[in-house]
Amino acid sequence: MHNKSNIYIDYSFYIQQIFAEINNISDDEECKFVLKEITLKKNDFLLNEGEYCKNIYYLKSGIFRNYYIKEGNEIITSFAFPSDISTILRSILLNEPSREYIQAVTDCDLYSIAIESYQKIKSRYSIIDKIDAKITQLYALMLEERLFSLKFHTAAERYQILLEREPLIVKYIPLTYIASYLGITLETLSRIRAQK
Amino acid sequence: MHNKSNIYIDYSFYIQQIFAEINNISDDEECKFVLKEITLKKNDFLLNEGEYCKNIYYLKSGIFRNYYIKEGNEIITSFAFPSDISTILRSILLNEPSREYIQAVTDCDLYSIAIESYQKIKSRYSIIDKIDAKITQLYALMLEERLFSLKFHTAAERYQILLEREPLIVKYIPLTYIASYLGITLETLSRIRAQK
DNA sequence: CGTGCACTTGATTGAAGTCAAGCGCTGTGG
DNA sequence: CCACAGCGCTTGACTTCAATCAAGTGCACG
Repeated sequence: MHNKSNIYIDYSFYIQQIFAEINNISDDEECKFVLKEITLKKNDFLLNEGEYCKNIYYLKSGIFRNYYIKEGNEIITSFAFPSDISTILRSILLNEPSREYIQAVTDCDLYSIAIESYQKIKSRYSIIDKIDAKITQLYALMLEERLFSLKFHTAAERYQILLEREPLIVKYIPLTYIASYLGITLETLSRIRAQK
Repeated sequence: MHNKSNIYIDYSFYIQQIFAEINNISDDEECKFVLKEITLKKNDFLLNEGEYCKNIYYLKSGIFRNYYIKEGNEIITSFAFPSDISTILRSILLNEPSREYIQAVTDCDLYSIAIESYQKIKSRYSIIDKIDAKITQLYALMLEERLFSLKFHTAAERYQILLEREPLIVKYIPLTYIASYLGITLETLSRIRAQK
């Protein structure tokens, strides 16, 4: 039905390497500030529209969603699942306020990586810099794959891919959210599900 | 009508830095193999579907397009304009054959950066590695912006953005290509243009 | 001069959106 | 304990807008 795609990338291998390196060099003061473990309740916000994104989030368990509001409607741009990374690149790289919200769809456990400290650490320890460069490459790959998929696959196919990625977890996402993510209406998605 | 967006990023600043660094260290044998200047005639191919992408292309003048074929139809995924970078990340990072063609839409002047040599150079000169990391970040940002734009803007708005980016150059692109890029039919694009 | 290509315009079709109602839970209060 | 309000999802009828099909125009080039 559809090509194998890299719309979803498991970053855990590289993230764990970075965490391990940070632990190794724990005599560096800055390391205390880099990593924070966070738990969120369903519907809690990680970031509001208009805020400056100061962190990269690495999701251990749960789901969050990115969305913006246009003409009063919530439009979901992406979900994050366990072992995904979520952040607002535009806000971080251009130092601009976010256009999007990041919100917990279910209860979540995650790591928050503070950009400012992280950047200091990276500049001091080139091994971390190297791993980080690899993660950025994979992140770019994932984005390119999503762009490709958006053109290549129909909404029905992309629903199928989503189901295959996280068959169990998707059950916890309201249909409205999934429809918004796919760019179709609730009703159309319901009809897609019906015919099978 | 639409938010300022970073769908198109000018990489020339960083690319020139990298070229300058490469010139500085020209005693390194590898440098000879990294950069190649290429000129293409309209409709020449830089990469065919099924080939392994071994280069990153930096466009000096002209336009090229990325497209794939689905059910006999050419579907354009992106254009590259002067100062753009074009490559097939998936092919490079995962060492897979390309699903896409890269083809010159007009006569083009470009630099071809040979990945293999480039990677060696990067590992030897950390300054180049640093600039490259920055380029990768910007590349990821650009992709994220395109994804956002695809949801946020209508086809008509995205046509407008394309026109604003390259008002002169877009004239050389057949309407069929632009329609394919926007994900609409030739006829619909013609009607969009008519009403104004 | 005529053939082909790029684009436009018009008429018809079809798929997804909209509007509206209904079903089956769950949870709360009389 | 039942009643019913609310939510998440489904289903149906109707509408809308882009795709499709089909001509037609203008221009470029041999």
